[in-house]
Amino acid sequence: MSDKRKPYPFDQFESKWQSHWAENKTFRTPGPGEEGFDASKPKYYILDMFPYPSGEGLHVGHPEGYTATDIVGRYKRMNGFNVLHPMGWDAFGLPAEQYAIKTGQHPRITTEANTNNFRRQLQELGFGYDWDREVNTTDPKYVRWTQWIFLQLYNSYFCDEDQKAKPVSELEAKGWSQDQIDDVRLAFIHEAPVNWSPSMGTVLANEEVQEWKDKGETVERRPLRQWMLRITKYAQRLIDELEPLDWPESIKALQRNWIGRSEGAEVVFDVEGNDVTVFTTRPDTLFGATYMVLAPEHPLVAEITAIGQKEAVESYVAACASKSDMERGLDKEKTGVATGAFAINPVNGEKIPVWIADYVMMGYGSGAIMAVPAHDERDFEFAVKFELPIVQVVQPTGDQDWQGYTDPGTAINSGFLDGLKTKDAKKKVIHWLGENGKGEKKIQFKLRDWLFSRQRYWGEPFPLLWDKESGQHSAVPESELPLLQPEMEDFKPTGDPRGPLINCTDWINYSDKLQRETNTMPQWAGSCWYYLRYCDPHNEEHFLSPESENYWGNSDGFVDFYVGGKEHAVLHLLYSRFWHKVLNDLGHVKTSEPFKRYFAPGLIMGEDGQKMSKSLGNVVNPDDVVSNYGADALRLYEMFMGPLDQDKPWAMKGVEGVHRFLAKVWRLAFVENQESQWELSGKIVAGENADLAKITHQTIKKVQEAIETLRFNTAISSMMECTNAYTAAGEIPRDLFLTFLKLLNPFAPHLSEEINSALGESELLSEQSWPVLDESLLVESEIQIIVQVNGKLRARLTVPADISKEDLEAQALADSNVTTHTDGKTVRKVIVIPGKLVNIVAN
RNA sequence: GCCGGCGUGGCGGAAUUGGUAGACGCGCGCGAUUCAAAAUCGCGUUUCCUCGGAAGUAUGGGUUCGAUUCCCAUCGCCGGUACCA
Repeated sequence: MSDKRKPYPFDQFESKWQSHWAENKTFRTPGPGEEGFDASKPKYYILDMFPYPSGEGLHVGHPEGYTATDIVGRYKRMNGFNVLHPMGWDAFGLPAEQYAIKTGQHPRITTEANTNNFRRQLQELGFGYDWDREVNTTDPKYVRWTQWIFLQLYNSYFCDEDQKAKPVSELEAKGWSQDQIDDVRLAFIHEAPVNWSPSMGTVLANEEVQEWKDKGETVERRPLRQWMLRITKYAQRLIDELEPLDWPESIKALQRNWIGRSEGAEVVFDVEGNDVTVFTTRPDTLFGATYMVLAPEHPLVAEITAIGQKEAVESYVAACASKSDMERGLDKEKTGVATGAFAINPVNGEKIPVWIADYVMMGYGSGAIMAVPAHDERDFEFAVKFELPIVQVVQPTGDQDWQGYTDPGTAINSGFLDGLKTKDAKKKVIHWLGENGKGEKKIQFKLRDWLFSRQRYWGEPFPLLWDKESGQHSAVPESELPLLQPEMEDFKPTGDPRGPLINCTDWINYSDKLQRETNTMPQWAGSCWYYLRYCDPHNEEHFLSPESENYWGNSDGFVDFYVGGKEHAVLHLLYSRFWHKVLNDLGHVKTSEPFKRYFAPGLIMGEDGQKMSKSLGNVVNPDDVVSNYGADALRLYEMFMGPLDQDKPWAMKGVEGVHRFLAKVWRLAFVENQESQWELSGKIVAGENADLAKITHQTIKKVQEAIETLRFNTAISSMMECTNAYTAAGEIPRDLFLTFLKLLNPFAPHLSEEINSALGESELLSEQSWPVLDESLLVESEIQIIVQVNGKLRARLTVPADISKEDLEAQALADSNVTTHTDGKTVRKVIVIPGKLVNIVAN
């Protein structure tokens, strides 16, 4: 658009209102103990996922969810709620560190510049945040409490009987040794093959691997000693407690899938004098186990391998070790080697060969399986290739081939299980295994413990110390928090898995005997609990005061409404739930779930229908849209594009459309004079207009229903209809127009406040209460009735609203448009739906 | 493969206890205004047609007086996950 005249002068008032809101702290929300706090008001905590303040600035995807929450927040405020709607910065992160390495600037400097830019952009969109509650994960005052929460985890263990975390001090009191306690802490050190990224010089959590690979980073498996969090202890609760939450079913499914619960049994096989446990979901097929497979990394492999197979086994193990996970996954062709050892099947005493093969993963179950080739696809494929016996033990229900049949059926060739349905056979064999000490029922999860340490500079250091002599670890005293990373010139990845801090000898050496842990926490640490800090952001005594916790939380999920991208379905959302449960178990919060209701906005695609990316050149910059069309137009367009949860392409023509609508509203109140000045139009008058009153109240109804159900696109279309009616009317009663401005206010706050104030109203719209719907205005005296013959529309009747069924039927049958289609036919049936239609069945 | 979601005009999309399919916006066409243009306002815009109608919500069936809506099957697209035993 050229910079000549604008259809309405948004550039002359948008920043004015933004300053007004900021200076008057219009959206300040006092909490318990603060001046102006009104405990009698119901609270509503509505939360956006806080952004990572990247150097690129805001993406048009950000204002999508942010506008939605802003609308709901402003609406709730106008409905008398004490609305907590904060914003902050997830500011630790690799890009800042990488940028710092490249430019030599400290990440704190770039992070500050980026957050300033983001804050400016958000303020220019007119969001009603309480900026007094802004948090920043890199702020030492915040880091202090992130580290404090980590120590809560470090100092806790999971009590299996009570299914909750408890302080390890209870174990100390029972006389447990330091080593025993270290084995059960929720934060523990563990040596295992982890995801190491040579290109980034750090390890990654399972959940993050794909994301970074997509960005072109390399990731490989490498055994390292790392800090882990024992999230697996919460697997069952993370599934169960998901159920009652008001989240999209698809996101719940994603989490359930990731946690991956399977019911089955553990069965113990004797392998050359060793007990080898396998996990199976089909214990009913135990009689059909014709061989066993161990993962190549299984600890028993070397010990049981027969002398003659030693060479073959060793070279196979070596080949697997050199393969990355990716190569292993790509290679679908089954490979494996016999160990020469045999296992004894506990149910029938049969000797079956033991193989190793890379289709069995060390990381799942026990890293060993019983192979039932007749009823498992993978085992079947393997058995065919290596000519191993295939024994049928399940009779299919239909006439399918039993080979490779994996569905439930009836047990055969299975001794004491013969004739039992799969379900009953499972129960019976599990019972038998229990009685004979050969196994038991077992629930297995795919979820792994959370790899929590990173080899980075720009993250929270672990507040932990190592004893140089004993190798024992211990916590830094709470009084020494926050523990900040030392100032360093060079924090390039060294390839040393201890991370860049290892080079800072002064910092590492805590005392003669003790030295600091040099790893740092992942970015997720800060985002795991930020929603709690918003409730009490300046507290120096507690991470969250009990009074604030008590006021802002709910009993069934802390935050009332959480909005943010579904890319965090198995990352942030899972981690937060885990931390929240630990804090709950330890008595720091009263809820066991952080987010009562959650909603994920859809992706905004480029104008070409593809995902926005620099390389495609289809990125839309919110700043450009704001300068060309205004903040209100951007807000309104993003809400008008379509259903909030749907992916949808950007269309600049659509922005122009809503911009025209806003200009239309503007021109109801203003008219442009000869000198191109906007002056009051005189169309807003004292008086009444029944038709406009009706459509205004219809609009109240539609808009409030639409906000409650997040259908903002239909809210906007109904306001457009109302505006069209106003435009056609010429003169508009002032009361109605002011009411309309209140409806528009959450969507287009600048324009609505400007008009409201220009009309001489002194009170801000956003501080007024929501209009009250007068249902009586919606009652129609005459209504239109549809008349169908055999389901086809034939006539429309205008009748009194209170017409009787009989009269309506008679009038419909007599209508000439109807009789043309009923003449010569017999009327078989007449369906009358009062107020809607009449359907005549005739043939 | 498995899990989840989605298929409606030229385009974004409306329409839910099953009851006028296509609201609203974009685009396009016509008209008003204008010296002219932009902007603005008004009218029209699913398709076909013999202008009376006929067909139509991915495809095929079913339930119903009546289906975009409910049920079954098929096809297509998107997201997640993947040798998880």
